[in-house]
Amino acid sequence: MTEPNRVSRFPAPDHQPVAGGIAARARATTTGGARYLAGLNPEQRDAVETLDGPVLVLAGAGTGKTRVLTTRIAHILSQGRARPGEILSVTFTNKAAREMKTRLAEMLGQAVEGMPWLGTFHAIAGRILRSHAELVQLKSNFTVLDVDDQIRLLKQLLQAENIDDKRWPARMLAGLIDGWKNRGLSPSQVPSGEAAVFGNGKGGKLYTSYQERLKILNAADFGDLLLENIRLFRENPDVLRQYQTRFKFILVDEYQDTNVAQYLWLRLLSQAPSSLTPATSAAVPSPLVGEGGSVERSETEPGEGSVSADRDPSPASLRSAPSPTRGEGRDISAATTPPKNICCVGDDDQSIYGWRGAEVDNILRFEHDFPGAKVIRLERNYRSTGHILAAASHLITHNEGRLGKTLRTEDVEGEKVTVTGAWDSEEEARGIGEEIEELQRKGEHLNDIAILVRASYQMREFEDRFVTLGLPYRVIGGPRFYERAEIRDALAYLRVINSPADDLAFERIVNVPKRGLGDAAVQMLHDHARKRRIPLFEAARAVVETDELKPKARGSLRQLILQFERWRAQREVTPHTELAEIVLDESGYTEMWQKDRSADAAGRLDNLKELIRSMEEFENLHGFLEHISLVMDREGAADEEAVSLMTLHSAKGLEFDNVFLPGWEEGLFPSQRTLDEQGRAGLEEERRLAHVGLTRARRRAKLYFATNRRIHGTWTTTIPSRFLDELPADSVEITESKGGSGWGGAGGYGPSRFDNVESFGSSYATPGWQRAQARRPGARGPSEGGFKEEQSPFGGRDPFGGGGFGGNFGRNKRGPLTIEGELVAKSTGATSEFALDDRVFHQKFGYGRVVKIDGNKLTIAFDKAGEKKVVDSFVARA
DNA sequence: ACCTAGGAAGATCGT
DNA sequence: CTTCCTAGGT
Repeated sequence: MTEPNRVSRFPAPDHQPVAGGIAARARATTTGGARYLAGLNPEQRDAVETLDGPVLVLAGAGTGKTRVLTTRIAHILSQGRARPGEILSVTFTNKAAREMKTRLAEMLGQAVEGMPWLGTFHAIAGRILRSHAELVQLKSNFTVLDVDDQIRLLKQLLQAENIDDKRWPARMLAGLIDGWKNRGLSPSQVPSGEAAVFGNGKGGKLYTSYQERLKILNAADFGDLLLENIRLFRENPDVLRQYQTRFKFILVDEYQDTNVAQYLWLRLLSQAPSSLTPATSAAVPSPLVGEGGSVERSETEPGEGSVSADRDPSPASLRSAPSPTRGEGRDISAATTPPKNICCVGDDDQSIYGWRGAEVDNILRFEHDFPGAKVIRLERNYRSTGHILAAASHLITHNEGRLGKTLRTEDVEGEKVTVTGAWDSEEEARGIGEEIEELQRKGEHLNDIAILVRASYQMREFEDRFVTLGLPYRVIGGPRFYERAEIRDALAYLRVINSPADDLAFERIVNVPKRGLGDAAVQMLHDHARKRRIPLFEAARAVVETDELKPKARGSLRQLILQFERWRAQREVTPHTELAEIVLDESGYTEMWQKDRSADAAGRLDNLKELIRSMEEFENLHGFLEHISLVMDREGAADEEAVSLMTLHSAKGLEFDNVFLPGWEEGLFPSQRTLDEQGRAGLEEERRLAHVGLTRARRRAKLYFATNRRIHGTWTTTIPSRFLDELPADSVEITESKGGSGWGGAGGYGPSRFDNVESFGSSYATPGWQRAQARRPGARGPSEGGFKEEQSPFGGRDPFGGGGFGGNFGRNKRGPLTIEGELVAKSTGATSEFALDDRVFHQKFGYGRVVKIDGNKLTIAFDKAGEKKVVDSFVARA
């Protein structure tokens, strides 16, 4: 977020004594008055300067939230109120954490290595957990499992329990367990009614055994990072006190997104450190569950100013309606010890993580949880022009249960928000592609353009389109680098080296590459391991000494064990990047892909190289593994000009001059699933998501909806999102799609703007449509590429772009047609003049090699740009 | 033990 | 249209 009123950077004076760390530098920059405070508006300044006691900053979109946070840190440091290591500053995403670090660096004139406790909830909780791992039955090198590992593990448990994983999918159980963990519930605290809903009452038992398994595997999942941290603090008051003492100031970003576990964690840390009386500390590990089976927070506070209240065994209702009497009884500020300086920043209108357990309630109840809190509202928006802000504000007023803020701007009205209808998702992509090119012609930078989608599968269509256009784009948070098979394999090797008990990793690679250790062999290792309660690796070590395995299998298993032992030894003396190379090499993993003749093998090898390159930034193997398990994102070259493509969720906190918002259709946005599962609350969350989307835009917001969209591979007719109707008419303009003809010449939109969409459905009775229906099952033409020319009703030109992927269906029912650009017309048809392995050149992507041919669409492995799909007419033989 | 074909089932959002 | 899983063949 870069508000126009942002402070200019002020580098540290050259001649300052460097003796101090950041604090010294920060102080040095404030000669006389605090210069960093200039340019803040009164509310922002208040939020920065109110250092003592709890503060809640309600910061609407674009009101300078991040700026307040970073300036506040600078202020704390420059006032000498705390050293960098005494400030705990938590965010939700790594992106946000990075952003804060960068901004702080700008402000203080240096890199901020000295802020060790600035990071995501999970990273920081994980870090604390690691330094006291033994206290929660883990070792400090424990593995953080990702969702895939989690599910595989649960599958094993389901099998062991003889539960049909068709009826009771592991995915579902994973969801339940996650939910419990988000609410801070350990297995014994899960309300029995809830635990029973899975697997004929075995849910609770499975949760228990899952946790046991995790301990044996020396592993923790995401939820554990917080949950186990909480347990650590509860069971070890001395450890807790250590952190309470350390953190003089706590700052929390996006407070509206905290879940119960995070809330509890913050709550524990924000107690003033104290001479906890033995009695109080004894009361700490109280259960979280009240009789009603609901989460009970009040019992968990060992705050000392309120000893009597805390001991009160009745499940007090901190939860629902704030009860003033209880609240005052627990009033921390009444204690002799001053309350902790905690500052939470958030916006209830941007709470979009309810599905992940976030409790908007946390922010709504802040004043109650932290009595005496000062609440500051930031309502001046420095980002968007008038119409955009009006649209966003008006939309969000349809929600109930808000704290209520009114964003205002002093900016010009600017352009109206546009709403454009497209026939189908392909046309939508085409229309947006054209608009982008037009913006580009007007001199807009691609970096200032973003497309924000509701679900990631919407991205593909845009990618295809942009590749065809040769328009550079960047997917943010897209197909995850670390989720690729080859990367996960490589990581599995490293994990086994790092943590020998990591069975999941061991199992993953024990027969990759093929070593003749198939299901039978693995099964027997499992039996062995289970019987003796030892990790698979240990079991393997024992088994090779016996003759239970066939000689061949036994030999290769022994070989593998020896290799791992050697690698572990080498770890001490070899740099970790080098070690990784050695491992991939000696294990035969690299070779496996080298021998592979399939198209993507080369790309995979590149990815492996990329992986090793990315390891360089880390001090050691352990640090690297820690990073990837939490970060999971790849920091690409961000300097190049490119359109950004991402989900609405990952767009939170970002801003762009031009924002495209496709897919505003019922069912997709708001998402049907959310509506089904969460009802009205879900709808409100979707609406907040829409609000977030609109408020990302500085100058242009362009909404799109398509009348037809492919869901699960079949075309479905959709109706425009209700959110479109909730926009203020004065700030919105309806435009024609530039990507095609609009819909069958159905001229303007009626007064109610979208009503005629439904009537449009009547065209489905037309003969053309029925023909299309009839043809659908086997709609493929005689030759692979799709329709032969004479079959096409469009005289051989394909107005739908792209030689026949996607929309065979649909092309028959279109009304009058506008043939779009030469781009499409150039597509020659079914056969390509290129052959596999041809060396080619592309205007945008440079040199490359053809790895796959599909009609006139080629998949090319470019030397620089990686693997892309392009239409053959855009490349030439090199 | 490994490979392949074929069928069935399934899909937000992300630390 | 995908991915995942199973069954059957080698």
